[in-house]
Amino acid sequence: MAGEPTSASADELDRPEPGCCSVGHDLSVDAAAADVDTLAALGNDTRYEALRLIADADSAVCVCELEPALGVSQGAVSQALSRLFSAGLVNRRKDGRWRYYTATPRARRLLDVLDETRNADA
Amino acid sequence: MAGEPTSASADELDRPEPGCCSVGHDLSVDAAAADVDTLAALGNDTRYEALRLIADADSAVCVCELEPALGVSQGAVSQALSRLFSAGLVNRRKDGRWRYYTATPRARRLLDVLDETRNADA
DNA sequence: TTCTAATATTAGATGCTACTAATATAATAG
DNA sequence: CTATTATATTAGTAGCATCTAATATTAGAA
Repeated sequence: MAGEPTSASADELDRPEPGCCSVGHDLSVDAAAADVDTLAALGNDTRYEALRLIADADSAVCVCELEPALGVSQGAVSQALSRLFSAGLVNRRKDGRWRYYTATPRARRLLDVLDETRNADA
Repeated sequence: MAGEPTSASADELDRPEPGCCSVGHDLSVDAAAADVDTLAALGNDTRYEALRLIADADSAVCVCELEPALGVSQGAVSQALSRLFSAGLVNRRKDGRWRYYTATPRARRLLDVLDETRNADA
Protein backbone atom coordinates (compact mmCIF):
# COMPACT_ATOMS: atom_id res chain seq x y z
CA MET A 1 0.00 0.00 0.00
CA ALA A 2 2.02 2.82 -1.47
CA GLY A 3 3.13 3.64 -4.93
CA GLU A 4 0.43 5.87 -6.38
CA PRO A 5 0.79 4.85 -10.02
CA THR A 6 1.21 8.26 -11.62
CA SER A 7 2.99 9.82 -8.66
CA ALA A 8 6.57 10.85 -7.99
CA SER A 9 9.56 8.58 -7.94
CA ALA A 10 8.37 6.56 -4.96
CA ASP A 11 11.45 7.56 -2.96
CA GLU A 12 12.17 9.91 -0.07
CA LEU A 13 8.50 10.37 0.74
CA ASP A 14 8.65 10.99 4.45
CA ARG A 15 6.69 14.22 4.62
CA PRO A 16 2.93 13.86 4.24
CA GLU A 17 2.82 15.34 0.72
CA PRO A 18 1.53 18.92 1.12
CA GLY A 19 -1.66 18.21 -0.81
CA CYS A 20 -0.36 17.28 -4.18
CA CYS A 21 -1.20 14.04 -5.92
CA SER A 22 -4.03 13.02 -3.66
CA VAL A 23 -7.77 13.01 -3.99
CA GLY A 24 -10.05 15.28 -2.03
CA HIS A 25 -13.45 16.89 -2.00
CA ASP A 26 -14.74 20.20 -0.76
CA LEU A 27 -17.76 19.27 1.30
CA SER A 28 -17.97 20.40 4.91
CA VAL A 29 -17.81 17.73 7.56
CA ASP A 30 -21.24 18.69 8.84
CA ALA A 31 -22.84 18.58 5.43
CA ALA A 32 -21.36 15.16 4.78
CA ALA A 33 -22.55 13.86 8.13
CA ALA A 34 -26.03 15.21 7.45
CA ASP A 35 -26.11 13.54 4.05
CA VAL A 36 -25.01 10.23 5.51
CA ASP A 37 -27.71 10.51 8.12
CA THR A 38 -30.32 11.23 5.46
CA LEU A 39 -29.22 8.31 3.34
CA ALA A 40 -29.04 5.94 6.27
CA ALA A 41 -32.53 7.01 7.28
CA LEU A 42 -33.77 5.93 3.86
CA GLY A 43 -31.64 2.81 3.74
CA ASN A 44 -34.01 0.68 5.77
CA ASP A 45 -37.01 -1.28 4.55
CA THR A 46 -39.52 0.07 7.02
CA ARG A 47 -38.55 3.70 6.60
CA TYR A 48 -38.20 3.49 2.84
CA GLU A 49 -41.62 1.91 2.52
CA ALA A 50 -43.12 4.46 4.86
CA LEU A 51 -41.72 7.32 2.83
CA ARG A 52 -42.93 5.81 -0.44
CA LEU A 53 -46.41 5.44 0.98
CA ILE A 54 -46.40 9.02 2.21
CA ALA A 55 -44.98 10.42 -1.01
CA ASP A 56 -47.36 8.48 -3.24
CA ALA A 57 -50.49 9.29 -1.27
CA ASP A 58 -52.81 11.95 -2.63
CA SER A 59 -53.03 13.71 0.71
CA ALA A 60 -51.30 13.70 4.06
CA VAL A 61 -51.07 10.31 5.73
CA CYS A 62 -51.59 9.51 9.39
CA VAL A 63 -49.71 6.91 11.39
CA CYS A 64 -52.75 4.68 11.69
CA GLU A 65 -52.82 4.22 7.94
CA LEU A 66 -49.17 3.26 7.78
CA GLU A 67 -49.19 0.69 10.53
CA PRO A 68 -51.14 -2.04 8.70
CA ALA A 69 -49.23 -1.40 5.47
CA LEU A 70 -45.80 -1.69 7.05
CA GLY A 71 -46.36 -4.86 9.03
CA VAL A 72 -44.40 -3.87 12.10
CA SER A 73 -45.56 -2.78 15.52
CA GLN A 74 -47.05 0.63 16.23
CA GLY A 75 -43.98 1.65 18.16
CA ALA A 76 -41.74 0.74 15.26
CA VAL A 77 -43.81 2.84 12.89
CA SER A 78 -43.63 5.79 15.23
CA GLN A 79 -39.87 5.41 15.53
CA ALA A 80 -39.50 5.15 11.77
CA LEU A 81 -41.46 8.36 11.23
CA SER A 82 -39.49 10.20 13.88
CA ARG A 83 -36.29 9.23 12.18
CA LEU A 84 -37.58 10.37 8.78
CA PHE A 85 -38.62 13.64 10.36
CA SER A 86 -35.22 14.20 12.00
CA ALA A 87 -33.58 13.51 8.67
CA GLY A 88 -35.70 16.18 6.99
CA LEU A 89 -37.54 13.74 4.77
CA VAL A 90 -41.06 14.28 6.07
CA ASN A 91 -43.04 17.12 7.60
CA ARG A 92 -45.69 16.53 10.21
CA ARG A 93 -48.78 18.34 11.27
CA LYS A 94 -50.89 17.65 14.29
CA ASP A 95 -54.66 17.59 13.90
CA GLY A 96 -56.71 16.44 16.83
CA ARG A 97 -55.48 13.04 17.85
CA TRP A 98 -53.81 12.46 14.52
CA ARG A 99 -50.44 13.27 13.13
CA TYR A 100 -50.36 13.81 9.40
CA TYR A 101 -47.19 13.27 7.45
CA THR A 102 -46.11 14.61 4.08
CA ALA A 103 -42.89 14.17 2.14
CA THR A 104 -40.47 17.08 1.85
CA PRO A 105 -39.25 18.32 -1.54
CA ARG A 106 -35.84 16.81 -0.77
CA ALA A 107 -37.42 13.41 -0.20
CA ARG A 108 -39.41 13.68 -3.41
CA ARG A 109 -36.38 14.56 -5.42
CA LEU A 110 -34.39 11.67 -4.01
CA LEU A 111 -37.19 9.23 -4.79
CA ASP A 112 -37.51 10.69 -8.27
CA VAL A 113 -33.83 10.17 -8.98
CA LEU A 114 -34.07 6.60 -7.76
CA ASP A 115 -36.99 6.01 -10.10
CA GLU A 116 -35.36 7.71 -13.05
CA THR A 117 -32.06 5.90 -12.73
CA ARG A 118 -33.30 2.49 -11.71
CA ASN A 119 -32.58 0.76 -15.03
CA ALA A 120 -30.21 1.28 -17.89
CA ASP A 121 -27.43 2.78 -15.83
CA ALA A 122 -23.77 2.39 -16.66
CA MET B 1 -54.85 1.39 16.55
CA ALA B 2 -57.85 1.53 14.22
CA GLY B 3 -60.19 4.23 13.19
CA GLU B 4 -58.77 5.71 10.00
CA PRO B 5 -60.11 9.25 10.45
CA THR B 6 -61.79 9.69 7.11
CA SER B 7 -62.79 6.03 6.73
CA ALA B 8 -66.07 4.17 6.84
CA SER B 9 -68.32 3.77 9.82
CA ALA B 10 -65.77 1.76 11.80
CA ASP B 11 -68.16 -1.18 12.09
CA GLU B 12 -68.46 -4.63 10.51
CA LEU B 13 -64.90 -4.51 9.15
CA ASP B 14 -64.02 -8.17 9.13
CA ARG B 15 -62.95 -8.52 5.53
CA PRO B 16 -59.54 -7.00 4.72
CA GLU B 17 -60.95 -4.03 2.81
CA PRO B 18 -60.53 -4.82 -0.91
CA GLY B 19 -58.14 -1.94 -1.49
CA CYS B 20 -60.23 1.03 -0.60
CA CYS B 21 -59.23 3.58 2.01
CA SER B 22 -55.68 2.48 2.49
CA VAL B 23 -52.37 3.80 1.31
CA GLY B 24 -50.22 1.98 -1.19
CA HIS B 25 -47.50 2.42 -3.75
CA ASP B 26 -46.79 0.69 -7.01
CA LEU B 27 -43.12 -0.19 -6.75
CA SER B 28 -42.05 -3.79 -7.18
CA VAL B 29 -40.62 -5.52 -4.15
CA ASP B 30 -37.33 -6.09 -5.96
CA ALA B 31 -37.00 -2.47 -7.00
CA ALA B 32 -37.69 -1.32 -3.48
CA ALA B 33 -35.15 -3.74 -2.04
CA ALA B 34 -32.57 -2.56 -4.56
CA ASP B 35 -33.21 1.07 -3.67
CA VAL B 36 -32.87 0.34 0.02
CA ASP B 37 -29.62 -1.45 -0.67
CA THR B 38 -28.33 1.50 -2.69
CA LEU B 39 -29.29 3.99 -0.02
CA ALA B 40 -27.86 1.89 2.78
CA ALA B 41 -24.64 1.59 0.81
CA LEU B 42 -24.37 5.36 0.75
CA GLY B 43 -25.52 5.80 4.32
CA ASN B 44 -22.14 5.12 5.86
CA ASP B 45 -19.31 7.57 6.43
CA THR B 46 -16.58 5.55 4.81
CA ARG B 47 -18.55 4.68 1.69
CA TYR B 48 -20.06 8.12 1.32
CA GLU B 49 -16.64 9.72 1.59
CA ALA B 50 -15.18 7.22 -0.84
CA LEU B 51 -17.86 7.95 -3.40
CA ARG B 52 -17.45 11.71 -2.99
CA LEU B 53 -13.73 11.37 -3.55
CA ILE B 54 -14.27 9.26 -6.64
CA ALA B 55 -16.99 11.48 -8.05
CA ASP B 56 -15.06 14.70 -7.46
CA ALA B 57 -11.77 13.45 -8.88
CA ASP B 58 -10.80 14.57 -12.35
CA SER B 59 -9.97 11.07 -13.45
CA ALA B 60 -10.45 7.51 -12.28
CA VAL B 61 -9.20 6.82 -8.78
CA CYS B 62 -7.33 3.77 -7.54
CA VAL B 63 -7.71 2.14 -4.15
CA CYS B 64 -4.26 3.22 -3.06
CA GLU B 65 -5.30 6.86 -3.33
CA LEU B 66 -8.41 6.36 -1.24
CA GLU B 67 -6.82 4.49 1.60
CA PRO B 68 -4.94 7.43 3.15
CA ALA B 69 -7.88 9.78 2.63
CA LEU B 70 -10.40 7.53 4.33
CA GLY B 71 -8.40 6.69 7.42
CA VAL B 72 -9.44 3.08 7.70
CA SER B 73 -7.56 -0.12 6.92
CA GLN B 74 -6.90 -1.31 3.39
CA GLY B 75 -9.32 -4.18 3.84
CA ALA B 76 -12.03 -1.80 4.94
CA VAL B 77 -11.49 0.36 1.85
CA SER B 78 -11.70 -2.66 -0.39
CA GLN B 79 -14.90 -3.77 1.29
CA ALA B 80 -16.36 -0.29 0.97
CA LEU B 81 -15.62 -0.20 -2.75
CA SER B 82 -17.03 -3.66 -3.30
CA ARG B 83 -20.24 -2.62 -1.64
CA LEU B 84 -20.48 0.54 -3.73
CA PHE B 85 -19.88 -1.56 -6.82
CA SER B 86 -22.57 -4.08 -5.91
CA ALA B 87 -24.96 -1.23 -5.31
CA GLY B 88 -24.29 0.14 -8.79
CA LEU B 89 -22.71 3.33 -7.55
CA VAL B 90 -19.23 2.86 -9.00
CA ASN B 91 -17.69 1.19 -12.01
CA ARG B 92 -14.29 -0.41 -11.89
CA ARG B 93 -11.62 -1.09 -14.43
CA LYS B 94 -8.55 -3.19 -13.98
CA ASP B 95 -5.27 -1.86 -15.27
CA GLY B 96 -2.16 -3.79 -14.38
CA ARG B 97 -2.00 -4.09 -10.64
CA TRP B 98 -4.44 -1.27 -10.13
CA ARG B 99 -8.17 -1.04 -9.98
CA TYR B 100 -9.59 2.28 -11.10
CA TYR B 101 -12.96 3.43 -9.88
CA THR B 102 -15.39 5.93 -11.37
CA ALA B 103 -18.83 7.02 -10.24
CA THR B 104 -21.89 5.86 -12.18
CA PRO B 105 -24.44 8.33 -13.52
CA ARG B 106 -26.85 7.17 -10.87
CA ALA B 107 -24.36 7.98 -8.14
CA ARG B 108 -23.68 11.41 -9.63
CA ARG B 109 -27.34 12.24 -9.81
CA LEU B 110 -27.90 11.21 -6.21
CA LEU B 111 -25.00 13.33 -5.05
CA ASP B 112 -26.24 16.24 -7.13
CA VAL B 113 -29.68 16.09 -5.56
CA LEU B 114 -28.13 15.99 -2.11
CA ASP B 115 -26.12 19.08 -2.97
CA GLU B 116 -29.02 20.93 -4.53
CA THR B 117 -31.43 20.27 -1.70
CA ARG B 118 -29.08 20.58 1.23
CA ASN B 119 -30.38 23.96 2.47
CA ALA B 120 -33.65 25.85 2.23
CA ASP B 121 -35.86 22.81 2.18
CA ALA B 122 -39.35 22.73 3.59
C1' DT C 1 -64.04 13.29 35.76
C1' DT C 2 -63.30 8.65 33.34
C1' DC C 3 -62.76 6.07 29.17
C1' DT C 4 -60.90 5.22 24.83
C1' DA C 5 -58.14 6.06 20.78
C1' DA C 6 -53.80 7.78 18.56
C1' DT C 7 -49.22 8.38 19.00
C1' DA C 8 -44.75 8.64 21.54
C1' DT C 9 -41.21 6.89 24.50
C1' DT C 10 -38.48 3.55 26.89
C1' DA C 11 -36.13 -0.93 27.93
C1' DG C 12 -34.25 -4.79 26.50
C1' DA C 13 -33.04 -8.53 23.21
C1' DT C 14 -31.44 -9.93 18.95
C1' DG C 15 -29.38 -9.34 14.75
C1' DC C 16 -26.68 -6.84 11.62
C1' DT C 17 -22.70 -3.75 10.30
C1' DA C 18 -18.24 -2.22 9.75
C1' DC C 19 -14.10 -2.49 11.41
C1' DT C 20 -9.11 -4.78 12.17
C1' DA C 21 -5.91 -8.33 11.42
C1' DA C 22 -4.49 -11.95 8.94
C1' DT C 23 -4.32 -14.39 4.79
C1' DA C 24 -5.08 -15.13 -0.21
C1' DT C 25 -4.89 -13.79 -4.95
C1' DA C 26 -3.11 -11.41 -8.94
C1' DA C 27 0.23 -8.94 -11.49
C1' DT C 28 4.73 -7.19 -12.38
C1' DA C 29 9.80 -6.88 -11.72
C1' DG C 30 14.24 -9.00 -11.22
C1' DC D 1 11.59 -19.11 -10.28
C1' DT D 2 11.21 -15.49 -6.05
C1' DA D 3 10.04 -11.04 -4.22
C1' DT D 4 7.12 -7.24 -4.09
C1' DT D 5 3.08 -4.54 -4.68
C1' DA D 6 -1.99 -3.83 -5.13
C1' DT D 7 -6.17 -5.48 -4.01
C1' DA D 8 -9.53 -9.00 -2.32
C1' DT D 9 -11.28 -12.18 0.98
C1' DT D 10 -12.08 -14.20 5.38
C1' DA D 11 -12.67 -14.61 10.54
C1' DG D 12 -13.66 -12.62 14.47
C1' DT D 13 -15.46 -8.96 17.23
C1' DA D 14 -17.29 -4.56 19.09
C1' DG D 15 -20.73 -1.58 18.61
C1' DC D 16 -24.85 -0.04 16.63
C1' DA D 17 -29.58 -0.48 14.77
C1' DT D 18 -34.22 -2.14 14.81
C1' DC D 19 -37.57 -4.61 16.49
C1' DT D 20 -41.26 -6.00 20.23
C1' DA D 21 -43.57 -5.24 24.44
C1' DA D 22 -44.80 -2.39 27.81
C1' DT D 23 -45.77 2.07 29.46
C1' DA D 24 -46.59 7.11 29.02
C1' DT D 25 -48.68 11.00 26.88
C1' DT D 26 -52.17 13.59 24.53
C1' DA D 27 -56.73 14.52 22.79
C1' DG D 28 -61.41 14.04 22.38
C1' DA D 29 -65.96 11.76 23.81
C1' DA D 30 -69.27 10.58 27.30
